[in-house]
Amino acid sequence: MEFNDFLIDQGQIIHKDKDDHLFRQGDMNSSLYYIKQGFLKAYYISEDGKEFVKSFLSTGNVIANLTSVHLKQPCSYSVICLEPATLIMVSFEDLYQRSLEDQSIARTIIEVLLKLALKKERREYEFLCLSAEKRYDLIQKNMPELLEKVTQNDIARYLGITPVALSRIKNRQ
Amino acid sequence: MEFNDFLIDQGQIIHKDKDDHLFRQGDMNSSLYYIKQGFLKAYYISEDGKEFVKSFLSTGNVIANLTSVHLKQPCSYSVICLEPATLIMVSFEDLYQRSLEDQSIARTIIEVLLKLALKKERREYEFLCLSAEKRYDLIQKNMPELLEKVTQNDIARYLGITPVALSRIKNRQ
DNA sequence: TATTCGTTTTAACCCAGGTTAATTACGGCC
DNA sequence: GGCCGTAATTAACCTGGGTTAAAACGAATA
Repeated sequence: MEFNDFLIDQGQIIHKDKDDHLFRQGDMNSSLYYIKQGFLKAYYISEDGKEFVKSFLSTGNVIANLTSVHLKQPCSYSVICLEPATLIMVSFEDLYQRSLEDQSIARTIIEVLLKLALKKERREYEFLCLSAEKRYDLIQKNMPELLEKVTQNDIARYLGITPVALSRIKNRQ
Repeated sequence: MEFNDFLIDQGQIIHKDKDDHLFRQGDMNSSLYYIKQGFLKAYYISEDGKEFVKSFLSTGNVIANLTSVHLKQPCSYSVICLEPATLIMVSFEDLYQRSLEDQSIARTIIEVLLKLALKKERREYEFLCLSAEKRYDLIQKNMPELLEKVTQNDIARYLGITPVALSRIKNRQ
């Protein structure tokens, strides 16, 4: 069985409004979500209430809080819809079990995880080796649509700096 | 077939001296390595010659340059042995192909990739949300052995700061 | 049109970390 | 022992980004 068939077969379609949460930091969540349509934001809130944007998620991608679905611990971050969204929700556990029997599904999971690992390695590289200004340059070069879609506040928090600092960076370019 | 059997069956044992490279940034490399014994460092060299430590790798773990083995591009970072090491080297492509037919191997690969994704997410969180000083605190708390094994220079470059800055952090604690 | 609320900019001041360079400490090794 | 190279510390100075607060700029709604 194909991954997509499994989603259609076992999954549940859910609709979310703008500003609705998929899950919240601190809660348990055992689902994997496929984004049929929408644009979402994954973010951390620190102990002193500051927000940091982990990633932006768009149509065609899947999202699951690994800490919760795999380690069975509370979600380490929240996910909120930046626009109305349609998703397919499945139990991660069910999908994982199915992958043990089904070649095609195992293959897709490996593919998804490889892609995720590469993306996270890329982001690790940017934080480790580049200045905030260089990281902003990369967004301008590689994801210009992002600058249209989200506020400068969210871009700043994605870069790991404050909105004030981002305004300064733009100013000196 | 189990993952370990595949390694023993298809793999090639290799010995490396201290300071030997497993692969170098810019080269192609199509292998996955299992660390039978040893302690290694993965690092980037920036355009202006500065070193940044991506990770430390110890006995029992596997290492493969995903950019090279999966995307078929030159290695994005180098790996060097900090002590003499014994490894098992296999073709990533062969392992990947085998996972398409073999349930058990697919399962192990998924397990390894999930663990990797969680590790990289954790590091992303630390860079995004924590100061260098907080990140150093976490090393002291969670990986105190590391402070014994590697130089302060390498710890600093792993934290994304200079050795001078790390010396100051230690000093003000 | 006026009001409101969130976003962005600007300014002033502070501090963590970068840079450079000199100094000290700690090994090997002859 | 003396020598050499690397690691670590210290100091002086610089800079990018944090913090706070005020102002400017929307877009949306009354």
